Amino acid sequence: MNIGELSKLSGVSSKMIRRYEEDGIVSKAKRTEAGYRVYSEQDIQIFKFIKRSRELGFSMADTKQLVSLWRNKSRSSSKVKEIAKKHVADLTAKLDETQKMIKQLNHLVKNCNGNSRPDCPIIDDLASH
Amino acid sequence: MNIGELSKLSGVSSKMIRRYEEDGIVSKAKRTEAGYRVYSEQDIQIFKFIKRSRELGFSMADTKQLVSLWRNKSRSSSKVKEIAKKHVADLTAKLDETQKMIKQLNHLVKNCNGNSRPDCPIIDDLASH
DNA sequence: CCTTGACCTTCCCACGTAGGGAAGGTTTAT
DNA sequence: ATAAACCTTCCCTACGTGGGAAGGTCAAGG
Repeated sequence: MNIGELSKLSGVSSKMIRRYEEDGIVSKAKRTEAGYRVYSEQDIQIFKFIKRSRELGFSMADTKQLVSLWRNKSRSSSKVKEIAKKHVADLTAKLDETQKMIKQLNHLVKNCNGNSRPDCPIIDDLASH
Repeated sequence: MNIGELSKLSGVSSKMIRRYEEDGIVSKAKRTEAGYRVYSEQDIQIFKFIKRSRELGFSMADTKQLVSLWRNKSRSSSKVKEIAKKHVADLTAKLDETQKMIKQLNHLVKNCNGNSRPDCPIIDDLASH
């Protein structure tokens, strides 16, 4: 199967399939004599795995490690758990910051008339902090 | 005042002060004969404004508009409110996504023993989705 | 006067993730 | 034979920020 079909079947764009190969997240694909990448059914699973990992917000680097751990049948689950826990912590920190921003902005928006006059607590906040 | 002092007083790095100028968020600074940028007390307020806008997560483009609205004494507050509301909506969408990711990951982490054996629901989830 | 060190300038490069598109080669179907 | 659909590599774009090189300028002290 060519890269286009793999892309359709895995849900990963051809661009990113090439990128993952370049970054060493997956091993280099075999090529036809003309240089076309050739894939097997197995590769669909690999790229679906990667897609799911990215959907859960894991970085490229984390994803690379997770793929490697997945392929290593004698892996320990502790390493996987460690990566996931660290990621949850990162996400939670980002969540808290976003929540703070939303809270502050909502307060400002609520107190802004949104009319044609220039008085605006949003601008005032930005100017006075 | 030179760019270094402005940076200290406003909390914006010299790099970014130049960047904001380049992007037209602030007007071009006057220069000494040697080409050094020269700033006044007023500029401290401008860059503090920008800093606060960025802290609240406004994009460069939004920040550019907000600075412009701030400087325009006959602005209407409705435009400002519109920008802020859009931004809150964007942040909220991101928040929801992050929350979903955390929820799913927490579930997986909880069910992972994290021992030296290879069975790991985190990996299983990635592989089966 | 000269050196030193701290400052400034512009320029290019990196990160991370993804896409756009150009220029060119291959395959398949009509 | 030719067109369409595919593939290849390469570079550029975005977002925001920082690193660092190469070189000019300024102020202090011997």
